[in-house]
Amino acid sequence: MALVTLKQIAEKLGISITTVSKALKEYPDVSKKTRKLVRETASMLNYKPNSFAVNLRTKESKIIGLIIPVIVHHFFSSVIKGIVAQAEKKGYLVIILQSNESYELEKKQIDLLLSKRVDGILISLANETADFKHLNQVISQETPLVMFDKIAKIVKCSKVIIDDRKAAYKATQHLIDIGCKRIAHFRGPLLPQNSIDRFLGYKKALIDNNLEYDPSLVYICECGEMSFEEGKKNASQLLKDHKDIDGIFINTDLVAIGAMTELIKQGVKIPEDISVVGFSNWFMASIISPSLTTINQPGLEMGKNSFKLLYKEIKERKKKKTINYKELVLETELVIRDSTKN
Amino acid sequence: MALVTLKQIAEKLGISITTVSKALKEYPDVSKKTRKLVRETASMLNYKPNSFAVNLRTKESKIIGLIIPVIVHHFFSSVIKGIVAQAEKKGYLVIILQSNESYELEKKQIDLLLSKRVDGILISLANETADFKHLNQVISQETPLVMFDKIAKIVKCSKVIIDDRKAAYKATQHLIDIGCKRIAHFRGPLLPQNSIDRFLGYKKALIDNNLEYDPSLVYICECGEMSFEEGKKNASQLLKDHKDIDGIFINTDLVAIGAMTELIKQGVKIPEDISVVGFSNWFMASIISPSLTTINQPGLEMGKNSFKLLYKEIKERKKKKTINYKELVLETELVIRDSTKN
DNA sequence: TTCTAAATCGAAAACGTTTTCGATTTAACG
DNA sequence: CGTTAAATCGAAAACGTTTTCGATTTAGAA
Repeated sequence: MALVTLKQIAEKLGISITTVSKALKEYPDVSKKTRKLVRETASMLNYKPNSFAVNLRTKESKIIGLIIPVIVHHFFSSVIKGIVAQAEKKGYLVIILQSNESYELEKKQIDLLLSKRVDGILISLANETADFKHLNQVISQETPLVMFDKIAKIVKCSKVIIDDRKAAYKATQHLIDIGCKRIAHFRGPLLPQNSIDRFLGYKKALIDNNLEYDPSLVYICECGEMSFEEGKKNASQLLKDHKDIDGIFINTDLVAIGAMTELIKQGVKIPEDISVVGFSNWFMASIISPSLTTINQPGLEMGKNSFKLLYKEIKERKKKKTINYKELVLETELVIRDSTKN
Repeated sequence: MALVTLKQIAEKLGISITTVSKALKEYPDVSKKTRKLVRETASMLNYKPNSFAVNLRTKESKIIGLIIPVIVHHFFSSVIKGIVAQAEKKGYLVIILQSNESYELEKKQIDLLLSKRVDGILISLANETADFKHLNQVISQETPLVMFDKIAKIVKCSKVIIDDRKAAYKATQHLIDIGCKRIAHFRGPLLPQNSIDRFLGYKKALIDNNLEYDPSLVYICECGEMSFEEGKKNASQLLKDHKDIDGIFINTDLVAIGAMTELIKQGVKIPEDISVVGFSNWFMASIISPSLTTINQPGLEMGKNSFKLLYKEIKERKKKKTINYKELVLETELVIRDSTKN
């Protein structure tokens, strides 16, 4: 029952551990005959190399860490899937941690992963995170690091993102194109870069089209959680504050769906009275009614590419090459549905 | 930059490696004075024990493996969240793998996890899986194993499930209670136990209420994927086959939502003409219109409890106790919404 | 046959930790 | 001061692998 070791194979064949090890790795300095013999008895005894020993000797674990703000989330679970699939192809396993949008947890988890000596770390930042010492620590320990989606521009590492500003601009421009004149924006929390960028894209589209930018039309998510309830709350407030709104660009599909629910409940017709555009293209957006116009955010692709960049850095570091960080910007597209038909 | 080892601390203080190690673990046979000294210099030098060496020595990795059929899935991502959170509390990390409902992949992934020498494995079976040698291999290697949701009854290990039969019975009974006489069932694929059990619950409810059980009203998911499209396809076929249907119990919310979409498109009124009950209580079910009556399946709880059972077995094995497997059945509840109002 | 080169093997160190057990020092007491 | 017990320490083995480098064997050529 106890697991087989090189030593046992060696004893069984009356040869040295060294030779067994080399035979299994097809070293040219062990004869074809013994190589074959060793291979056969190894598989007969169902030998599996002891990862712990291999790790210690080779100083690598073939495991990477992934820190993500939330797991139960259409976009992020797609990212996870992309990362796990791509990693498996290259022989890497993925440890997943959820930061719960908390900076403190994120810090602890980075520490945990470093102490486990993972071969690399993938991270999408918590909304709270405004200080980056923990990330710089990763870099200074020469552990490969790649950030995706919710990134910090200042941190020197590879990144995979979308152009949030451009996408938000596209979304807002679409509202303008179909005739909206007074467009509100439900934005995300203050800190995260993508929340800021989406807001800036919205603002720029207004200005470029000679529409007034009115700060009172921008609703910030104060609770930090982009929920269905948040959308209902904001929509309700918006109807009280402004009677003349004819379009809303909303930071996240889930919030947009909450907003639409509240608007409809209060008798607003979508898209006749108010057009709504979301962001992310959750599956849900396609099946509610009215179906939601939104920006497609390629989660799977983002996951795959993030791992690829990390893998590249792992390889480069092993070869002691100088590594140059890449910033990959993935394409987004506007998916037009019933919430903005004119 | 190179990482600090016990040896370096020992040399710096002019004491032995042994003492340093023991001091950091608060052994009583090293004086309080040296203990303090060691602790201080260790934290000063930012010492982190080398996991690889610790693993090799202690023969445990503090990592568990999780194999799941799909990641992008409301129920399963909730389970993941539950497991990861609970594991973290006990100092364990979680490696996640997606079997993609494939038996071959599942086998490979079990092998991978065993060769990584994880301290335990959590698994929800692929739909395809009908042979359990790979699982019995886990057990015979004395690696703790817990199955959840999609389980195999024959395999001797702890399990966390819901009573699918009872839940399906409840769902069907509800349809009967509101007056349905001809109730169809969209079931899952042939193999998985929960697909079978939900079907049996449906059938038993009919019989107990003196309603005819008509096999032609049961639609099997042949493609093996419980998708939105599957629901549309089945609903369309159902309308062709049977004109007198007044209720449908559907294996999964996603399929139910697809079915409702198709029904509405074809002019059927829900719930006036046909009442629909889903299964799982995805978030989506609460926000579509009409909102979907469904069975709440506690994903988070299932995840937490699965880890707890695994943890229990890990502890028991370490103490060489005899382990007795548990089968935990979690409660479900019927959530009544607009798709079945009478 | 003898010498040289190539082919084949194995001893040993190393990775960094944990833990056993024996050695040494200190304290306590008669 | 001598004896004993308690307190404190460290040498060494062990976990299982990888890899260097030297040793031995074999084959080939002269």
